[in-house]
Amino acid sequence: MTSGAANAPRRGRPPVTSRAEILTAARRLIADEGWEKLTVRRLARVLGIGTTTIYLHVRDRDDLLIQLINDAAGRSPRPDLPDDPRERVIVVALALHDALGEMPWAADVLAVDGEACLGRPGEDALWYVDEILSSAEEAGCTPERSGDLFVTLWFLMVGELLVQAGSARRKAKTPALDSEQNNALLDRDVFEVGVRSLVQGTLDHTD
Amino acid sequence: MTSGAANAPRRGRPPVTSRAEILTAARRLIADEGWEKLTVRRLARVLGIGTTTIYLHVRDRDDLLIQLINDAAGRSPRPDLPDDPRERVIVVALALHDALGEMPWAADVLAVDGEACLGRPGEDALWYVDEILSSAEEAGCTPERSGDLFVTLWFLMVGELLVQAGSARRKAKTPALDSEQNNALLDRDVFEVGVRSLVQGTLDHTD
DNA sequence: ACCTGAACACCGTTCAAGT
DNA sequence: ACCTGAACACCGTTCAAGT
Repeated sequence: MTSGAANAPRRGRPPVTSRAEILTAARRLIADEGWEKLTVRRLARVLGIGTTTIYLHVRDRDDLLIQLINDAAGRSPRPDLPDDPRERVIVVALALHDALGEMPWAADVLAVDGEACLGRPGEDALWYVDEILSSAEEAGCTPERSGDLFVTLWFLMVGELLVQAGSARRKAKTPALDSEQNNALLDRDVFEVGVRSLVQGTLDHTD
Repeated sequence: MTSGAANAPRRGRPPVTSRAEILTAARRLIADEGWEKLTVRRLARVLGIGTTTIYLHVRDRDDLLIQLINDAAGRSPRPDLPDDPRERVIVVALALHDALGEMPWAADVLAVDGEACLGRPGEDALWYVDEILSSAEEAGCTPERSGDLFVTLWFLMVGELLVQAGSARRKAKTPALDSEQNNALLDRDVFEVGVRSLVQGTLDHTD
């Protein structure tokens, strides 16, 4: 068992780690020490492997972050979808926000490579995009207007996540400035208010 | 003239640079080589001074970026304001976007320290905030709703700027992928559509 | 009174060499 | 077949020393 494989005839040194182990360790590292501590070197140190071994499983640092986000989007549960298409747009937008909100640093990566995370077929997170677009059309949008709505919702979400990440970072530096968690809740509420206004303003539009 | 001052009796070595020179050099550096090349060390090298001299005029790197943004907001011309308060909200939001859009990397800083750039009295950019809030109230919003609208507009703008910065960076890496400038125009248009929908959805709301 | 080099504690990434 | 140390080319920031 230690050196012979039962099924596939493997040769040479066995791998010392795997993509899954790297992603898990990265999640731990972020949870334990904060997002800014996630560096390739630190991650390797935490895993007890050589720095350069990371590069056997990940193209570069950005690739690591993209895989992490995709992982989170796939892991996040799909919400129950209401029948009303208008409400469906809102529910899906909030679900996407929640899925990515656990990693507020995601905004940086999403901005750089939004398509890499959501736009490509075969990715875990694609259903969010499809559902928003098709629901908006079912609610009476032209395809073009649906696209505009999606992009605007996307901007709104990226902005909210970025600001959230910023205030979290600031709070980490200057502790005990205000209350603790209710700020995140407030942000979530303002986001929902914004999403609702935007959907209303888009769908009630007549020209 | 070279060593004696006419007015205030100065002593010791004359300053080798100034805050204004540093900001100008930083703008040049960004224009010439791109935002990611703006480092404290490079900036000093460009100015032909010691790296550490920068720190006599700027608290740290973030402070440099904040000063740069404030500078840009102050330098940007104020638009003509229409009488209709609803349209005024839109015009000011677009003006703020344009003022910051010349430095799309601003989003990162704005998220970290939005208050430092806009929220504090005495800053050049404060009028944007005041004008949006008071116009929204004049258009019939409660103060609370005006605040929500402003925050949502802020998210929308930060998100749009961040995505714009990301696609600009990506285009710099992979040149000649599509057309050149019309993408920015398209983004501007989508932003305006979003702003209009948001304002409409907020102001037409009745509850 | 003002400026600076050297140093500290880090980064991401590559590549020849080791097991 | 898989892993790695050393090296390269950088960062931001501090502080004792220089002019």
